[in-house]
Amino acid sequence: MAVIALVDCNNFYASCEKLFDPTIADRPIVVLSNNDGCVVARSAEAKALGVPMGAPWFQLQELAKAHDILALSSNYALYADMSSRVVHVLASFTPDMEIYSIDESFLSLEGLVGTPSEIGRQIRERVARWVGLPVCVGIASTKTLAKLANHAAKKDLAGLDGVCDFGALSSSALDELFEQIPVSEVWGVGRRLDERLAEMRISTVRQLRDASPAWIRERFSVVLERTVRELRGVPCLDLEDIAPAKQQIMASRSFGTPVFDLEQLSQAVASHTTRAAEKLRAQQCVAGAITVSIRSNPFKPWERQYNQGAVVPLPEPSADTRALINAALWGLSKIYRPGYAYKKAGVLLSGLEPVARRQESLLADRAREGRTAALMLAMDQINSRWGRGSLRPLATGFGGDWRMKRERLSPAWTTQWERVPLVQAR
DNA sequence: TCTGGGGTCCTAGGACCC
DNA sequence: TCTGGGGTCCTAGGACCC
Repeated sequence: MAVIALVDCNNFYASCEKLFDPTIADRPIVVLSNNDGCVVARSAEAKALGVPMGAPWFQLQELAKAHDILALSSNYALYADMSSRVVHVLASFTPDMEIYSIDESFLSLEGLVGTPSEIGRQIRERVARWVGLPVCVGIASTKTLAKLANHAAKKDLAGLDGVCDFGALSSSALDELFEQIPVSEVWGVGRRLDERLAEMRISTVRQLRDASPAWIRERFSVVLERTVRELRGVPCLDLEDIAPAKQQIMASRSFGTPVFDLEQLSQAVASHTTRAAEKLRAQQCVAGAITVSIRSNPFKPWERQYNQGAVVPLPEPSADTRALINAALWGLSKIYRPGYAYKKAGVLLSGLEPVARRQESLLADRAREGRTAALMLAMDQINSRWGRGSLRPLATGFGGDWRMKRERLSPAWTTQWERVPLVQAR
């Protein structure tokens, strides 16, 4: 039987911020989304104060003032770096792992020395010692159960001290535990499914696990059926140790302040296209089409609303930032309407295929393609060495209201030499 | 004043083909 | 007067995840 561990960092973004600033160790802190919009992470203290996940920060001013809550802009350079450090530590246990998100990884514990619980405790200790971040470990025979075990460990539902191995519990103990956990905690059950399940008197994990898979498939979907089977210990989801190439690549942002004119929208779209094209080349692919979209602010329904996108097929699949920008700006000119307060723009690359397997056009100009590839490579290398955006297309412009607000940003402690903390020993 | 961004999978329905 | 069935591909929309 498979033994799968899910390792999940506790309050990841908030923990990263606290790690480098001891003065806020015990303070309630929250990390905000782009443009300092809503709460995307909360420290334990902030959770205890009842700060809800996803709440707009401006609605929390009174609570924040009353309890001295510190809000920080999200510092993705820091989180990405800390994430890769955690992954390195986990890889010291086994190469058989799936990096599921910035703060979660699945590990196969099969064949490792020690009981699963012991290994779980070692993982916790090693990450704490080598990186400084707290993690919880959930262990079970399927991914869905491992996620649930992790939840149990986090909530400390059985005096577990951060590690929960379902395999070490008796079936009656598991039954009891599953009766306590609401079905909405199950991986794959979101708000809508939770509502529909409630109508059918399924509100606990135990009730979902004990429902008939065939009946669930009939009433819901094959997806939820798999969830039920996984809850019963039948693996339906594989550990994906090799990350599959993305099928689409998106780059979009809300604006710092509303934008009205085509010029600024064009800069934003060119900028997002540049970023998307970098990601495209990083996975060695070309795109067949680019979708450009713009929209006004749906949170202001009293203002005139506009939300439009355009798919622009490329004459031939490409990863050339210049060709992609041309296509995107052409699409933008087709959908742009004056008179609206635009709040967001984005691009989506689709029809991706590996460069190596690309359909050669009969009209292909090999020499020109070679020069393009060399130019893109040089640009990517310069930006990798000197920082994103050091060399970029003129179309992305300078400054502009559309750029995002990050007024509460912590320093890049680990990714800029001048910000690396100094430690003195005596 | 102020409400994130980037993905996946599945299903239904239409176009088209033989 | 009578007008099939099965398959593929594509797209849009809905659900989910972190």
